[in-house]
This record gives sequence, structure tokens and C-alpha cells, in this order.
Amino acid sequence: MNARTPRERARLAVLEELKAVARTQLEERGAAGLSLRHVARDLGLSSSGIYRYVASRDELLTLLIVDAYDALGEAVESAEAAVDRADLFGRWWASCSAVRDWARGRPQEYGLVYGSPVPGYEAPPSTIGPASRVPLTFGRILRDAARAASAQGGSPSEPAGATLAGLPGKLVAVELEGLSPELVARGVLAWVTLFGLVSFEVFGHLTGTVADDDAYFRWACERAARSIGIAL
Amino acid sequence: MNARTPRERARLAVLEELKAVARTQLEERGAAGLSLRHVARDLGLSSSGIYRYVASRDELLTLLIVDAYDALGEAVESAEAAVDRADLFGRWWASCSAVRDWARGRPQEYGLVYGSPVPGYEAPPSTIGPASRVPLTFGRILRDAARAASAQGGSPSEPAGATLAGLPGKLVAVELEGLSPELVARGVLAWVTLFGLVSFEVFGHLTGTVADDDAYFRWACERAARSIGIAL
DNA sequence: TGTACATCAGTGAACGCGCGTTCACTGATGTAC
DNA sequence: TGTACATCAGTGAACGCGCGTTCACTGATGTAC
Repeated sequence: MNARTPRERARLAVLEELKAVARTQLEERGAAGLSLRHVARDLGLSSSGIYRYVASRDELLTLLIVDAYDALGEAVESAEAAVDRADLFGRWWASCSAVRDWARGRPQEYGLVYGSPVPGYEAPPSTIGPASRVPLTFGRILRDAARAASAQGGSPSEPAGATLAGLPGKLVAVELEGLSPELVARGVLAWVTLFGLVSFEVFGHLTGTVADDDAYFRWACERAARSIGIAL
Repeated sequence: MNARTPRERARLAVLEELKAVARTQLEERGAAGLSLRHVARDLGLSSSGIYRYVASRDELLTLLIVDAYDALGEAVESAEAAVDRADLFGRWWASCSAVRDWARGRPQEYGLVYGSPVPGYEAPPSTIGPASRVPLTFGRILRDAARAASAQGGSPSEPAGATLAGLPGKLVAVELEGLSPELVARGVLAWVTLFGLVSFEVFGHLTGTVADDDAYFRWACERAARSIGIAL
């Protein structure tokens, strides 16, 4: 919100308020129920006045998506940054918990991004950057873990053997500063597992299956950490 | 579709056609864009005529949800049943592939069930049975795998040690014919991972990350199988 | 510092739309005697 | 088998609604000289 002229500052402030109101309505009525008129009403604006701030309903949705990625990214980054660099599991755990906590606090906003996509809606390029903040954070942890491991000789990650065998040439498209493709593939799987778990919990598919959500999540994260060579 | 009177048979046939039309529209415009009037139009019915078959839009949505669970369950069950009982990995792989194939063929219908929930919509009890067909199938595979393992002595599942330690008393609420809680917890995680992977692929979060979707999926399923004590 | 003009936030009326749902009805199909 | 009545699928008009978006406007805030 870099201020320039007072007018521009006011404008940005209103836009922020507008998005905040929209987020509230998102949680209450879901993405399908988000309406410009309703937002305008809650904002004390006339229904046409809102067009000074967003060009269309679609644009508002895009703004919310970008913001969601950014807010989640911010939450994860700052949680991870607060942990001692050498404490790899601590960093991993802080990141995982941040994702979960963020998602549970705003299930619809989470769903906007990780739930079913709106047909016909094409994610604009402006989402790419914000969307990669979380994976990048995980990537850094993975990289540091691999470094720490090789620093004290060998790859103490997984009991080894079995898995390396069947790995096809190029499973994963990303490259991570010289990490083995196997390790990157495992990192991606840990990432996918984390979001699978969070989605299932937030969307209610674990009710009646898992007895203690917190404990199960912790257990799963420990397991995932081990699978990418992070000792507890 | 157990027929009774001709009238009832005709009625059920129309209802099936109605749901088929609705499913088509679901894929084209998403759950939010599903409209009774539109379905009626495509069906050649007047907009009021559709109320002879469904009581409300909400009821139609519920019917579609139940059907989705059932169709997925059916797909998984029959794929799994076609494999030799002793071939545990074959059964696991067939089940996982069935989930993935089904989901990729009808992303919106998959999203209806495993995507973001509609706020305010309470899943009626009629969904419970159909929803458990997939987990039950996985449960049977897990059970048979454990039996096969104990039949030839020991638990050759995972390199053991590490994980068993930190497992709290009752992570998981389901009990599976005397399987260890640890194994059940791992089974649930494998299940969650599978759906996480399928959701990420179907919802487009893997684009640009995974180079070869098929190969990666295969690799991940092999990994998951091993984690629940199924040898390849 | 004061005036003339440009910019821009916000208004209110209006547009056309598709929606879910109700209601009184028609006519065909089934049932009872 | 034939007639009288009940059931039920389907119709068409109408309801009231909230929506996205446009447009010509007003008035306050900023800018240039």
C-alpha cells in the first residue's frame, strides 16, 4: 500500500476495505454467492459506485485469489522465518502448521484457491508469483535439509534402496539446486500430502475417521518430514 | 432402478435422464451455474414440469452428490474386484487408478464431492453409505495385506522403528479387524495422499511442477503401497 | 494567494436477465366396480 | 368388458428477486497559472 498522493492513498484504503468486506461475504456465502451489489451495500456505496474500484465481478474474484495466495504465503514465510535456521524439523513443522491454521481460519478463501476451480475461469499470470511462495519455502527447507545431510556424510534421509529403483527419468519439472530428482519427487509428494490432509480436514472428509485432528496432523507431518530426510 | 408399474418405470427413466442432463451442465458451468430451468429446457420440459421430479434445486444437488459418491465407489469396487485376490499391489493400484481416472473424466462432479463445500449445505445422511464405498475398499486391501504379512511371519511393512514411537493413543477413530492403530493411521494417510494427488492434478496445481503426470502418479502409488506394507 | 479548469469518487435511475418456485389448469394413463 | 373416477405428468402464466453493468449527473478535491 505504497502511498503517493492523498487521493491514491484513500483509494487504496477503500479498495482494501472492499476486499475485506468481500472476504467476509466469501466465508458466509461461498464464492458463488459473492455479489458486487452486496459488497457495495456493506461498504456503504451505491451499487454503481463499486465500479470505481473493480472493473467487474471477475476482477474482484481474481483480486481475492491473488490475495489468498499472498496471505497464505506470508503466513507460511513468517512462521518459518521465526524458527532457528538449523532446526529443520522446526521449520518444516512451522510451515505445515501455518498452512493448516490459515486454512482452518478461512475455509472458503482456502477453497477459492485449493478447491474446485470455476469452469471457464482462467487464472491470470498475476497469480503465479503469489502461488509459488509456499512451494518455494518448502523448497528451501528441502534444500537446507539435503545440505545438512550431505555435510555430515551420506544421505541419511530414507532407509534407502527400494524407491530409487523405479524412478523414471524426469518425474518432476522443477529443479532444486542440484538436489536429486528422487528427493525432489519426494518433496513434491510431501507438499501434496500436506495439502491433501488440510483439504480433507477443512472440507470435512476426516470427520469420523480421525479421532484427534491435531495429533494426527502432527504425526503425518513427522512422517512426511522423515520422508524427505529431515530428522526429528 | 427396480421397476414396478410402467408409470414408475417411466418416471425413474426420466429422473435418470434428468440427472444425466444435470451432470452435463455441471461439467460445463460448475455447481454454481446449475439451474433447474436450464435442466428443464434441455430435457424438453417446461420450467415448472421439473418439479414433478425434484422438489428443489437443493434436492437435485443432493441427488448428484449421492450419485457421484456411488459412481466413484462403483468404479473403484469393480476395478479392484477384477484383480486376483492375492495380488495386493495390483488391487491397490487398480483402486488408485480408478479414482484418478474417474476424477479426470468429470472434474466438476469430482469437485462437487471433494472440492470446496457449499456454505450452509449440510450433507444429508443419505450420503454416508455411498461415501464410504471407496474407503471400505481400501480398508479391505489393507486388511488383506496385513493378513498376508502376518501369515508369513513378522510385519515386513515399513522399515519399522521410528514411526511407532510417537503415535498417540487414538489417532484414528475407525477400527479395522484387529489391525494395529499404527497401520490404520498409515492407511488413512495413504488414502489422504491419493486424494490429495488426484485433487491437485485435476484442479491444476501440478501443472509446471510434475513433468509426467502418469509416471508420477504411479511412483506415488508405489510409495504409498509400500508405506502400508504392500510389496510390489 | 486566487481563480479557472480538470480530475475523479460517488449517485440514482434504468436496462435486461435468468433464476426458483407457485398455482390453477389440461389431458393422458391407470384403477375400481 | 365398459364406465366413472382418481392419479399424476406436464403446461403456461405469473410472482418477486437479486444480479451485473451502463449512463448521465453532481460535487468535492486537486492542479496550473
